[in-house]
Amino acid sequence: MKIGTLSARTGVPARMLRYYEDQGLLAPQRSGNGYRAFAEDDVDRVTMVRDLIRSGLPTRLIRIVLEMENPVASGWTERCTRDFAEVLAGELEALDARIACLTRSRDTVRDYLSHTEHAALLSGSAGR
Amino acid sequence: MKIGTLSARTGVPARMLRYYEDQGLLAPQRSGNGYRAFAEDDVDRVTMVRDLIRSGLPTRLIRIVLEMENPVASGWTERCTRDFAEVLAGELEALDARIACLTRSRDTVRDYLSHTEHAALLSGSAGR
DNA sequence: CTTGACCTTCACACTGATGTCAGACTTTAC
DNA sequence: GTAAAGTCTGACATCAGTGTGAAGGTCAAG
Repeated sequence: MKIGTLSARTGVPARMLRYYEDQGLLAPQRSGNGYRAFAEDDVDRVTMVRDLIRSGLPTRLIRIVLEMENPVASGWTERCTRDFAEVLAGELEALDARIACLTRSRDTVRDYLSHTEHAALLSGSAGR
Repeated sequence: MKIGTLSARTGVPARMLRYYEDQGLLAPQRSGNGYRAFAEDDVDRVTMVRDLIRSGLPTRLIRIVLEMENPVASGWTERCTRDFAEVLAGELEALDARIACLTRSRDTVRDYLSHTEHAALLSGSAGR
């Protein structure tokens, strides 16, 4: 699919899709005319990237996470140096901290909202 | 406590503590000499703010979340307009998306790490 | 064949979170 | 009392993520 279609389907501006490619988060084919040709899977990939960026992960890290999703294909697992593993472990702790903090904030917002007269706006995500 | 102490205890640079104050996330007293005098509670508050910022929440939103933590004191609950409640509900969904996405990424990293020879680096946060 | 919609690359501007430095004042230590 | 360390304000720089627009190529509809 072309960039406009992917943009429409994900809500992510075409500008950003090019940026993601530039950062090595997407690697669309190119059709003869030079247009980017995205795969169906890129829809999910793009929304994931967008959410991760919104969550404060730098593209540098997102690239790593994406590559880790099929470690075999990218020839990982083998050469994972001690240093790199330590970096990862550090990032892992940071991730946990963020998740905890975001969860707490979400609960705060939800609790607040549920105490107002607009509690009806609470959609799903009810109980955790 | 003075800014240097708070900085040391939270790991947040003094520069950022001043920035937080500027953004209305902290409101330290001032002692006679003009120095900021932070309260003990600010230690937790600051680490929370730092984590939320790292999680991509703009200070504008963090201010709201903080105020929501004691809605009565800030005289909320009463005048929570429909429009504002809708904004909140939207942010709530965005929060859920981020939490889901971060959780998934954390699991990816952890699974990966646990398959390497450096699995020992995995500290707590084990099961969930 | 022309028009309009969509694509390409490139560049500049903006914003929010940070780092850093300068100049002035306060406090602490010797 | 003097020197060092800490604090104040304020300005400027940087970096990542985004928005926006220019100049030109591609393609489908009329």
